[in-house]
Amino acid sequence: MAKQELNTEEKILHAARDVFQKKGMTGARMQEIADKAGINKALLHYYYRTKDKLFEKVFEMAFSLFIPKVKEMMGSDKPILEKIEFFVDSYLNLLQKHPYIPGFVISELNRNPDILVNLFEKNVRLQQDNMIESLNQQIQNEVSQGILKPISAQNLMVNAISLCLFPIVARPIIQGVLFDNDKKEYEGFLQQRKDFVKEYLINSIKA
Amino acid sequence: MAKQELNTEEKILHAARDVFQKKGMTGARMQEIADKAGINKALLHYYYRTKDKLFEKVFEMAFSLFIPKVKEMMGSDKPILEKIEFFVDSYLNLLQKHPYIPGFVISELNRNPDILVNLFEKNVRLQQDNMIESLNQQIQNEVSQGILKPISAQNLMVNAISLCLFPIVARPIIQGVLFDNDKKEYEGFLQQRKDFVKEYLINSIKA
DNA sequence: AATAATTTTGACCAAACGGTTAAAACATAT
DNA sequence: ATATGTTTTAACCGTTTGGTCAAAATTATT
Repeated sequence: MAKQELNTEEKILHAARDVFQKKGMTGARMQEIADKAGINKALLHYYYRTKDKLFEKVFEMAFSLFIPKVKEMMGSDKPILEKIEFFVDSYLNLLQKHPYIPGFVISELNRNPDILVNLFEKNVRLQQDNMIESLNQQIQNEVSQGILKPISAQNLMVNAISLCLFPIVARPIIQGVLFDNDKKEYEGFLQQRKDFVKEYLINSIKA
Repeated sequence: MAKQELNTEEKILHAARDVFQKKGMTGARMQEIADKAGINKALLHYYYRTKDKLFEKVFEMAFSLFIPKVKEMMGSDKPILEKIEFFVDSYLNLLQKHPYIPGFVISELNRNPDILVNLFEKNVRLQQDNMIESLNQQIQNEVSQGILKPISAQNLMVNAISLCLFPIVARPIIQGVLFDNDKKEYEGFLQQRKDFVKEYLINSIKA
């Protein structure tokens, strides 16, 4: 974890990410972020004027990390089944590296859905409409070719994302209820699920 | 919304539920709860000594609302495919009545997973171990009878719960990205998904 | 009607909070 | 060496926060 050669601005951002992700916007304390960054609290305000601005930055970083993969999947010209395979593989690997981000993003959006509005202009939208539409056309095309069972683009995407994300987001419940709070068992389950979800999704829509 | 004939204790609990679910434990303010309940702030501490105790009560109520259905499903002696049908139906209806609870529960567990530990003694556990084991036996039994495709009890349960809960929990993202923030379109999607998820789940494991 | 027990309130408190400010420390340019 | 601009700090401020307390209002008991 060599956080040595970071400049102050980056040290703050790292510390802020950690604290915000663990405690949420309302639970985080500027003092704790400053302590974790090893600096004076006033420096936080010197670089990022307010708590809200700092949070906004952290949230945007977290959110942006998980959107490109979705766009990447939809944008390619591979057949649907390959798109799914690619998406599940790369998404579950990304999740393994950053398991706390989806929960953080969902929690904060639940508290204040408006944070998305600004981000949309930068990250998604406009392109998105066409993408979903063209993805849907591709799907319906493969359906009529007898490659896929009938399904809408929205249902397929929500299925894929749900099966990937939910077991991570709901970790405490799943680990607690299904695996008697045994960390190793839960992690083994996740590992096993990598291949399972891929095959399950593909088999479920292959005609 | 006739909250007329409630006694003080219940009025507090209702107000606390609303505020905690919208703002979370750390974002909620005792003053706001008191205002919403139409009482003096000191009364909150008279009935529920601290903010933590009050929160604990609210969280337990929310959590308990979604566990019985799972136990009910696993406990019955119906064949798996009927269990799934029953579970998806009743779970999605329950969700439609209380759409904010799963997000609330998951958010708070993300912040502090330990709140579960105490609840386990009261709600789940002990029974649970046998239940999952016996559910798994039933599944493997039906698999060897050629009724179901091979699948573990854990994967099946996580699939079912993920497909039901995630679209609700991640509402802001899904409504925003997939439906251009159109509330009606999102709600229509959810409605359509009730039957879809049921059939999808069943078809995906039927041999 | 008087007394006791319970419920409700307004006023208050210490601690914690996000944020400010003036000065110190440091780096850079002349 | 000196002046100038940037980064960092300690001390401080007004507000908000969860929580307390003594007294008032209400209800129950005799």
